[in-house]
Amino acid sequence: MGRGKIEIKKIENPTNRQVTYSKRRNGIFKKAQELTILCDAKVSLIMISNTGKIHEYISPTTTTKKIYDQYQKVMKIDLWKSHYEKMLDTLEAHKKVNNKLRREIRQRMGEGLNHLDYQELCSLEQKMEASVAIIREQKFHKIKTQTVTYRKKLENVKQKNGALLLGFEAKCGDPHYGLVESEGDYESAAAFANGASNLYAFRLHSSDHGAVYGTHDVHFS
Amino acid sequence: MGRGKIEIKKIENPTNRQVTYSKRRNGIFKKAQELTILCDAKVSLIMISNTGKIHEYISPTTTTKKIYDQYQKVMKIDLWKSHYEKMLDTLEAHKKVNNKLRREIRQRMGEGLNHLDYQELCSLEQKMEASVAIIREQKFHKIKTQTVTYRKKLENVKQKNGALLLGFEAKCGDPHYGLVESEGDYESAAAFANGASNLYAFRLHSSDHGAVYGTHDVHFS
DNA sequence: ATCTATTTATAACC
DNA sequence: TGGTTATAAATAGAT
Repeated sequence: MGRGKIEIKKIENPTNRQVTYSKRRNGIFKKAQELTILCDAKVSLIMISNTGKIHEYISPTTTTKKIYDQYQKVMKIDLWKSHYEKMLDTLEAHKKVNNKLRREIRQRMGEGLNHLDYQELCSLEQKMEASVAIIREQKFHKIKTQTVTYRKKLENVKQKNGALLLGFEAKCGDPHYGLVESEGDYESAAAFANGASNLYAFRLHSSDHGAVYGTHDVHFS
Repeated sequence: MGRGKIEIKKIENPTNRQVTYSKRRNGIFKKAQELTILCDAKVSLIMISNTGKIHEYISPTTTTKKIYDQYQKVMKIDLWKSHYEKMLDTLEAHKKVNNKLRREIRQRMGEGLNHLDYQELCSLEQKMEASVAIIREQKFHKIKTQTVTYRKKLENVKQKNGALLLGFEAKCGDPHYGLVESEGDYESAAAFANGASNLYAFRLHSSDHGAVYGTHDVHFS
């Protein structure tokens, strides 16, 4: 509908394509708005140009989120299926592993042993004994190293004490002795995760109809 | 553009409104499809009539989900949050619990004990000893009951043997003796979880352009 | 759903 | 982008 008929195929001239996009986009916006009013309908219209700009129309009586929630209610299955079901599977797998681990722990705590036979109980007891042995060893190791550490510290302090006493006696009357304490380190960390918002949005409310054209001229990659 | 000019305001006659909705809706679909092809754009168009019917157009090179993902990236709103992120949260929670359980098990097996202090090791050892005690008790209980069971079985078999010998001697020559074994029970369980899908969706692919009109005539409350 | 007089959108141009 | 205009397309009202 213009000076000449055009074939419906991609416009190769970029300037021309951009002009046509802009004009037709406005045409569709207008029609969407008219439909909203004439037929009391709700419309969500999102357009992304080949340069990545987003333009949207949303009927003034609703919001994009509302429309989408309604849409989801009906379409959910189709939209989410792959993602959703994968996630459900993962979730289920985790739950199973979780329960398995719980069962193992309970067994190792002495619960839920009824359905284990004699052999299994023997095996479990052995494993547990081995574990206890390791823990006991760790415990002894700990107490030993701790004792050694304390003894060393004690000797160290004793030595220092002696040295201080000697020094004190030698330098008695001299005011220039002192203790220098090392100062703590201060670190200042400032993290700025600053992405300049690339969103410039404006809305035009037509005064007589209350319809809304929302235009978001934003490039994104 | 018709036999007469119309004012852009709600059409009060319901039949008329429905007809206009249908005609104009197709008009917008066509324009959306043309825009997609002519300008290499991506369009998501969702319309909900005042009777609650959903109709949508989506450019064939994309999906409604993709469009809305891009949309929300730019708008920074949470169209999916309710569904998706809740699920992610659940998943994360499960993973955490999972790891916690794993850690506990490893400790009870004698691994990853390095960061436990002496007190904690003592406590762990005690708990383990208690558990081992329970397991050992269970083991003894099992072996005891097992022994008793075997002894009883043995006595039972001996008795039967004796009885059979007696009967055999008494009825020697009579061919009508025999053993009757009890038959096992068979159970058959069939579970059908059958929910009729209330979604009827169809898609019309226009042969010459590859564009798609997706129409989902579904009522929802 | 189909027809058609008329309105509306827009292609080509500036 | 914004405006003009000849023409194609959409559609209101009727069937």
